[in-house]
Amino acid sequence: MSLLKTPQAVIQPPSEGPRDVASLDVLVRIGSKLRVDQNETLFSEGEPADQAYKIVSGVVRLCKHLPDGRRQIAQFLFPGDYLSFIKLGNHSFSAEAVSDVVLLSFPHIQLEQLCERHPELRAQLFQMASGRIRDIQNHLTMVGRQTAKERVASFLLLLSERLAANGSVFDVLMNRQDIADYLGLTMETVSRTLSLFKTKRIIAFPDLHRLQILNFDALRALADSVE
Amino acid sequence: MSLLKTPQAVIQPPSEGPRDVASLDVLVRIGSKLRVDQNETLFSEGEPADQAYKIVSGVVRLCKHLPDGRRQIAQFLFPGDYLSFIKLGNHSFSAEAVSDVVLLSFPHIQLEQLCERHPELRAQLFQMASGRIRDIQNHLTMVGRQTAKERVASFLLLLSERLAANGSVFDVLMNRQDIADYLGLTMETVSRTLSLFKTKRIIAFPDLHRLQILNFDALRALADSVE
DNA sequence: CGCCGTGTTGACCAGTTTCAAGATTGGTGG
DNA sequence: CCACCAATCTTGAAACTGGTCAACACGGCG
Repeated sequence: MSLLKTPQAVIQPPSEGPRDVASLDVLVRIGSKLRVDQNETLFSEGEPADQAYKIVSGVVRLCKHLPDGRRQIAQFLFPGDYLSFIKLGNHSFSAEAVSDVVLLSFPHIQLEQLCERHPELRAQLFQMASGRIRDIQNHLTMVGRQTAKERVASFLLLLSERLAANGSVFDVLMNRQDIADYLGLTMETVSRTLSLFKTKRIIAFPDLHRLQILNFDALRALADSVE
Repeated sequence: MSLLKTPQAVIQPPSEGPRDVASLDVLVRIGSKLRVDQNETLFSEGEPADQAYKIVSGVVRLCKHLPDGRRQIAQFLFPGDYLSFIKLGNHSFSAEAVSDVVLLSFPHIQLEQLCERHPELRAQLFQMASGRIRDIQNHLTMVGRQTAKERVASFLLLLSERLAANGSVFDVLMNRQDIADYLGLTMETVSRTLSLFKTKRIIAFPDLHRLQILNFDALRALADSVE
């Protein structure tokens, strides 16, 4: 069997994608504001989906729950991200508030009407869906084929790309269990791995819930499994 | 932390989705036939994407290769499936022939033109993308949170849904390494698990490469982790 | 017939999980 | 403002699933 290697095939950071595309912003005007408290559920898997959302502030997790309590988080959503912008049937996952969250919601019906009037809007949604497929395939590869250290390193780089506007410091709003369920690990393994990175001077915790990356190169080396 | 359980949240089989939608069939007429030999590459990650494909016969794997040879298969594609129907930029994964494959290809440009003339076509592509997101999130949950037995059981059920037209017998065209890379396991673990299922009379091998499911209930119980 | 690619099986090993005990933090009320 | 309590996080030790390495079996094909 030929395991054809491609040279640059490494897990990429998520697509920056069109999160704030001009024409999508028309939605913002018709949206109604909505608050969800920390750990409350925005919607559950299986429920009919008729609203799309845009996150104004806070963090949302999209997850699947197995009957025995196991959980897989498919995505963390941050301010500016759109959510549930496709599904016309039922939700295929639950959306829960990692922190207190504010979002805008607009009915799918209106979204559909807008798409018919503005064909380029549908193309943009298409691009978003496409970027989402790319991202989740990278996520799948991480969970399926990378070690615990590699996964945690990838996750930290992902957070820094999304959250560390200027420097290398950012708030980690999700708890250890959330991170574990995103990475397909246990809370304990996440905690141990972060401790390891701390003793290696790769990261530091200026405050609790606030993380600073001290050595990007080390993290990238770990995440790309070049170690 | 509240681990809100939803009662019916189990890994579903992949969406049967609109694989053979009427309006997509106009594509078939403009497509040109293409053959790819077993284990040859249709396209590699990073290459510019300008063609869409529909599989006529054979099986294709979509995968990501890590620099050190590790590989994650994100999807197996079967006759009737569409492939690379979105991307306008570069491919975010490689497509390789699991068996000898025949497919139809058509330029994205034509696809785009068609979409502009037939808006409902874009909606259909949208539905396909949406179904793909659902499927891959289930895949992610399987890889991230299910045990080896559960994953193999899920995989067999998936194959039977796609391939066992009438009964419970179907050909397994992919080899053990392919299956392992789809499930995030090793070849050996896949082999051992299949052997276990065989001794438990859950499956049988009428011929090599041909598999029969003897006890669907047992498989479903395993796959849903109700065991 | 014999080789080679693929699959199976065994023995051992390692990374991750599990289970459990502490430590730290944040929140609440005195 | 501090004390106390609950929740979260960290750390340790043991267990276990799945991985690694290696030998062998099977089947297809020259």
